[in-house]
Amino acid sequence: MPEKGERTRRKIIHAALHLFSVKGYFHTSISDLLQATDLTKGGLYGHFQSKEDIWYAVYDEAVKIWRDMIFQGMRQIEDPILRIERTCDNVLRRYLAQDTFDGGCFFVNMLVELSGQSATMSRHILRGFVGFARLFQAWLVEAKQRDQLREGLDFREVANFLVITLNGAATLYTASRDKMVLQRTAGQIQFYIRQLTTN
Amino acid sequence: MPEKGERTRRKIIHAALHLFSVKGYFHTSISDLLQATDLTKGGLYGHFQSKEDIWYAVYDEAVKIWRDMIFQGMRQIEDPILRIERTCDNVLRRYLAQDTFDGGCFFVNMLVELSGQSATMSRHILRGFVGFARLFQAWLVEAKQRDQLREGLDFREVANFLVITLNGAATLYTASRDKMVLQRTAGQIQFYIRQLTTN
DNA sequence: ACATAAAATAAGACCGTTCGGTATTTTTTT
DNA sequence: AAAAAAATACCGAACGGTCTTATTTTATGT
Repeated sequence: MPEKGERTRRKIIHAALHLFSVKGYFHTSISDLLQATDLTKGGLYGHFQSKEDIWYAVYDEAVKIWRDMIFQGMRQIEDPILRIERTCDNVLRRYLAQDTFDGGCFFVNMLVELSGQSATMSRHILRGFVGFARLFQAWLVEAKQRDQLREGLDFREVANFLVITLNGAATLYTASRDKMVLQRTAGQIQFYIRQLTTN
Repeated sequence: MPEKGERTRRKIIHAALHLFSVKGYFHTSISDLLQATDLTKGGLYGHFQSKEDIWYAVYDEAVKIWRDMIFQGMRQIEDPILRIERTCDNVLRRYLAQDTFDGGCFFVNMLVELSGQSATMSRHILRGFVGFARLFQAWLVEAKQRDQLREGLDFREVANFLVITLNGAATLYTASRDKMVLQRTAGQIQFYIRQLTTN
């Protein structure tokens, strides 16, 4: 069983995750990767078949890290509305404000960059966002069953709106590096969510 | 007075505007531009000193087009809240839904792409967004003076939130090409704005 | 525990292509 | 004829990727 290989593979993925999120996918060259990993082309291409392959591995790793930051301790929260609030707060005040990936939100950055370039890759990211929205939607349904929400709400619309807002905040924070952007967004999201509830 | 020169200059700008917004700045090559304009390098570099110079000209043109779409007939609306609602609606249902630039929102796309690459260029775009937010803020102050808003609102926060939401919608629409994204966002923005008012 | 063969990993030279940009010459407007 | 615009050939550098060779880990037999 190889072990060294697994280590360098991880080293490549983490270096690429950092570079992709800071410089973008296309603007990160293979030689950037070589410099960051202290490898040569032979060493790198022994682990991955192509730059695109590296990206898919990086994406998976980014999702893992993101999930751990966002949903930490979420299971034990019974109130679904509180769960939504907490999750949004985690995205803004933890995942983004703590510069988990540098270069802002890996997913938003990649989505924009790849939208005009690779249909497959951007669809891959998009699926992730759709899944995130569906989670919010499920929580909203749960809240409705507990009579916590006002009448006439379109859950899908609300869930979509939350994801969109978080994405917008990520974009503006990345560009401005102004943490106030995140604070303000967190405040308004909370206000918005409160308007959805009955009390 | 040269005239032909002005015409080809405009041709270059419009071809570049289209290509930049669809393929991105870096992913649009000079030869892409040559192909789109039926020029050769000599012809093109006679009008602009560099690719970056083209970008600044394109940016100005994009702003003009955007402004015309967003603020059309806005002067004659007295109610500042209605003005805000209309503007957001114009961004979503006109500027974005009618695919003004193809490739989604030129400004958001550029902001994300250039954030990790060119500090000057991304600051340039950012200033535009800040100005947009300030306009909302001024309208909110106006609304407050007319006693249309509830107490305890942070206008800067609200203005920021609106801009962020529009940006997020642009991102997701560009990637998904699903017009429902715009519809839903428009619905929730309207809901949100209504919650800010007194009645 | 240790030598050794096999397998995994890395090195480094090389490929064709494309990149943004320049300099000079030719053509077309004024 | 003067000036503006466009064509053409060319530059060095960087791109992603391949291929062959060398080195280092790992598993195995004793």
